[in-house]
Amino acid sequence: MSWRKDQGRSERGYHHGNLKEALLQAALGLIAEKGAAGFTFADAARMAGVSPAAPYRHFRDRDELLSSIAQRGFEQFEALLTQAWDDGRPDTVTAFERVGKAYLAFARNEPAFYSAMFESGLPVDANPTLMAASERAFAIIRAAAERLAALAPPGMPRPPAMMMALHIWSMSHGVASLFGRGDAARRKLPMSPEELLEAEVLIYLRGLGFPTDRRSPDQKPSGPPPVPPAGGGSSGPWGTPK
Amino acid sequence: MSWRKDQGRSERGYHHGNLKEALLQAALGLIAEKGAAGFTFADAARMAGVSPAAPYRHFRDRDELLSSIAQRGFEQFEALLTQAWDDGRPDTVTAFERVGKAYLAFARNEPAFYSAMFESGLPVDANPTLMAASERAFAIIRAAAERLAALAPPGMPRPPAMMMALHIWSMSHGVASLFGRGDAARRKLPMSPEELLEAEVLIYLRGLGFPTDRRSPDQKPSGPPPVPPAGGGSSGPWGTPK
DNA sequence: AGCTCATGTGAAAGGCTTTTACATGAGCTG
DNA sequence: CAGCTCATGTAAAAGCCTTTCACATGAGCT
Repeated sequence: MSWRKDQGRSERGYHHGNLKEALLQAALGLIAEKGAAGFTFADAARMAGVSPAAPYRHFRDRDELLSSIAQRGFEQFEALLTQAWDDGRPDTVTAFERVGKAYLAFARNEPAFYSAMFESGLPVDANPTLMAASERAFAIIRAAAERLAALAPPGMPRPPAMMMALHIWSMSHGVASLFGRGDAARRKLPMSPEELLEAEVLIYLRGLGFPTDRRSPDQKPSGPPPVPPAGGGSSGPWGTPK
Repeated sequence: MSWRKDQGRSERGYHHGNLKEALLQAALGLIAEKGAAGFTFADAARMAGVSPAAPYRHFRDRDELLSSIAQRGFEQFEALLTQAWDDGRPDTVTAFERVGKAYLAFARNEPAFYSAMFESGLPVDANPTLMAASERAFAIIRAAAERLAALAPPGMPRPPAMMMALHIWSMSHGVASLFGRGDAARRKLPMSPEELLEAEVLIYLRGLGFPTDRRSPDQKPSGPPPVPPAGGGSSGPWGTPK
């Protein structure tokens, strides 16, 4: 370790040396464990080994700590989505689906961030910095939708990319919120959240006239709007029909 | 008024007479105003004009009050959805869309209930009564999906009703959570949440092969899977394309 | 009238948040 | 290296919340 005083717990002098970061980490753990509401400023201080007043040297109040976490969360979220999108490689639809999975993965793997970002009741739109971070994350989805919209079959009215992005966002968010978390509020599902979302998105894209039976190369189809063959192949958005 | 002691505020003897209800109402107001997290047991007591200890005669603790509200919320939610569904009248698709709108309306008009139900961090699945109420509400969506699935065009693999229900639920929930609340965490939208959701559902249904250009009578279409005319009429899921 | 039990009250213990005055010591200055 | 200064911690205290406990009231029944 490179830090002078091991942040963990060891003896430290009067000054912590890395308190701000230690508090963020502690809060992250506490939120993951007990929810954004259950998290306590005092607890974080205790965990970092400082007095209850110390955190006020680094955060105006409890809410500002929460905002910092949400901020960092949006940044990591953006990074994750960017990576998942991978500029649409190897093909737009595949990459698009990967973004959806990444959304779910984030909700599941980073419950503390997710809580702070979406469930803490923070007035996101009241904090410009936060708002901006949130919008940068959404911009990834937006960009992906843009690319997808450009592939829309020519025979049909072109869907507005912004609308598509909002639709995809709401699907992902809905699935993540309702079914994608650790244990709280979980309902029993006949399929995994990932499968559920994938099917949902595929059906939606098909509704827009996209060919979704199997990954297709990124070139505009020339024929009329593709509709799945009436014969009912097993390649649809859901498993083998019962 | 039929109550002996006006619940409102007037002089009351040692006993309140209707404290449990008064507390629920007070809590509802407080939650609507300051969020589920900001709501305080003591505040509710104060608002009802009793000592801070009085509520404990009616609720084991703060969480039980919250659960009661969530419970009641699910019941009202179920009633609202039932009414919106209206057993599929006048036609399945119209009624289905009405259910989606009802979902959004509930989120907007009953923020306190919505908060308690979905954002309070309550372990819904830990409380059988709550869980049951939640499932009864979902059952409405499930039933509607069932009816819709039965109308699926014969030429295509029939979508599992449960899956459809989960999809619709997640769309509604996603839109409501992200865009449908009073002011917190609101993003700017190019359209109303209602329009957004309606378009989303229509596109989704079209992806399943349903005729959605305009309301159609509830009879299985006889021809091949209907696809919107390539001519791009103005009757699609989104307004006039730019 | 008298009893009894549900429903309220007051007080107190224990936490959390936030502020304020004061303590430390890390890092710069000369 | 001595000294200064300012960021970073601490202790203490005020104020609010939650929860519990012993005790008070009075509504409803006998």
